[in-house]
Amino acid sequence: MTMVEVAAEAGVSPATVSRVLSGSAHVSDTTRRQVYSAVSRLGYLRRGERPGDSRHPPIIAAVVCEPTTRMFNDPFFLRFISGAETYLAGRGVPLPLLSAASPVFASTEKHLLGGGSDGVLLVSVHGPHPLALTLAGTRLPIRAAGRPVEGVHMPFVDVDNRGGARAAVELLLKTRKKIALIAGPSDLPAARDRLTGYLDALAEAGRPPLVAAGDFTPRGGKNAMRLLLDQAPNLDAVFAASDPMAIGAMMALRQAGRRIPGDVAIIGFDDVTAAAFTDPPLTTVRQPVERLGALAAELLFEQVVSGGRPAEDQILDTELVIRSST
Amino acid sequence: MTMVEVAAEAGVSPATVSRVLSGSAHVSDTTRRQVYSAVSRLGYLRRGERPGDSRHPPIIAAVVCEPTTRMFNDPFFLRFISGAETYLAGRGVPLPLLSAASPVFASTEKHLLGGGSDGVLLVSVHGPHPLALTLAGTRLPIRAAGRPVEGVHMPFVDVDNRGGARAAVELLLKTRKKIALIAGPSDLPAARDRLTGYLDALAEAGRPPLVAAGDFTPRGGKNAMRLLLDQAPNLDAVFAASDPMAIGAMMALRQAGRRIPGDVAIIGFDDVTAAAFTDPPLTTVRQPVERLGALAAELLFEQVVSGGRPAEDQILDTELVIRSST
DNA sequence: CTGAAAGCGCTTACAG
DNA sequence: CTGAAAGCGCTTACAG
Repeated sequence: MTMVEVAAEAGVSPATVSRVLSGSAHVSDTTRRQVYSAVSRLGYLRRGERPGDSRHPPIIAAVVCEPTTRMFNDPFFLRFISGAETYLAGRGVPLPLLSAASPVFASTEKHLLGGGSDGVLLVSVHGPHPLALTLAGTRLPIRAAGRPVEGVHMPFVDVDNRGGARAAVELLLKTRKKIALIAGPSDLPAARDRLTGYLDALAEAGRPPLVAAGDFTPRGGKNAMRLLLDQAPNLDAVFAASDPMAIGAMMALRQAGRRIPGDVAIIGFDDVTAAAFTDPPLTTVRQPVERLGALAAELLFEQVVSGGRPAEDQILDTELVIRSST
Repeated sequence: MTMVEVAAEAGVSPATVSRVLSGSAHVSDTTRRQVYSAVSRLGYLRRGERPGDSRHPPIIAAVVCEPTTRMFNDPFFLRFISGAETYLAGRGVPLPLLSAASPVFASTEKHLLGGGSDGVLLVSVHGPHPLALTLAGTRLPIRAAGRPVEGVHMPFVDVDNRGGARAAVELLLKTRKKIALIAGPSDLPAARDRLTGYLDALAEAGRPPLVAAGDFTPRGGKNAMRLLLDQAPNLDAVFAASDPMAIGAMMALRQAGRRIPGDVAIIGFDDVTAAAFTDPPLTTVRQPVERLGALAAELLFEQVVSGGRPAEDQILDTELVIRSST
């Protein structure tokens, strides 16, 4: 694929294509549009802009589909990126971090499509994000952190959210009668998997489910817990699909005069730093997020340097961390 | 500067230089070392790898000289980067974020020196960071966030830490007798400037200084406050060189039975989110960090596209936010 | 493993 | 503003 072909497709001379793409001289609006249209139809990139083109080592970009603000406030990103960064650093590969949130979306997309990186680690695909859809239709190697939402198809790595939730609920089933769930946002695959794990365990034990909706925040967990106590005052255990929600739920339980774990046992999910410092310390499901980041980086890196097909999706096990809230 | 010159310098053929730099064929160890040595002596980059070389728009990288962990936990970075990102997004320029902390230092440096970006926004130059020194000796346009430590010379933008501190202390001088300072780490230019501003104001009013050392954390502020109360039980005002230290100091004051602002008035620095929610709400010095980020991005961008000399250093004013702790 | 030479892809003075 | 053609910088069969 050369400029000559693009010129033919656009019906202009190679010189004109060169001028448009390098911005070295004025070209009329009409002609410029013809050239850009031919370029995007053919997917043409200039020599030196082609991914993997004479770039040793390659560049792998981490793209976060979240406003920068949120990205900085969620420990998942930090841990995932650290893991990936550390793996890649050992191979001399830098990991530039790019946001694909609304104000910078266009420039990030153009940068990636213009050959700015040889592979993309896609973090946090909430909903069918337009960038995820664009990249999925490209030859650029890509790996998602966490199973993408339905309708978006790309290789991913994930933790076993379903199995982790199931193990947590099975622990509660050993000593408790009525076990409620505080669920996460239903548009997040991770939240849905944790719900499924809860339902799995209850179904196998022949118990009826009892679910309230949360939003992964402490406030949401607190409200959900109040609702559950109204609905089923006799409940004696709660599984919260995230630690922040568990922390909110503990506040609601305390305000309602229930002792933890005497009256109500509670388990969270994530093992955030704060989970070890709640009163009582929170039993929770730990995700190996750094290992997940390193694994994603490894699979993507192998694909980039080999130029081959992506490896299979991989799922890492979670670990139940038993503290004093159960 | 072409491959022919590099070949002459290295005493090999242009073909061999090409093979080394593209990694397209095996070259003997001796020869390869000769080539690399000539390349670095001449500062040679291949066509397409040269910064600003036919890259429309250019790439500007934000480089943070901190472990990723700390970078994610300091609101200054977030606000600075958001400001820069928003400015650049309007011009179609992406802002990849790179860490220059220890595990990834080498790969980031190589990436930048190898033409990975056309300009660098250097955030948080604590001490004479090796990357800052390397980049300062390069033709790559660069702009530091905050005045660099002594011994590192590069264009920067900063807020008027000295003037902000001075204004805060002058407010206290209107109604208070004995005003103490809880200082920040003395290796940080910002902390030193705030100390200077405090000393300026006291000297002009003919009052003796009273200083305890802190480390910008709440714990450090608390310890410093206790020390100050021991040393000078009659103090009636404190200026803390950061809000987190002010928050720690407020805890110490409360534990010592002092009312705020009745017995002791207190002012912080930064206007972090929490400052509006302390009891009583904290008077503090607000830094225009987003504007600072946008300004740094603007100055750097102009330099990159013009190819000229860097613009003058710029200092933005701070703003005293008066709440109920004074 | 290396060089001389042909060639490829892109850029750019030149002409209109 | 655009094309034909010369030329530049790099790469790569080919020969040894």
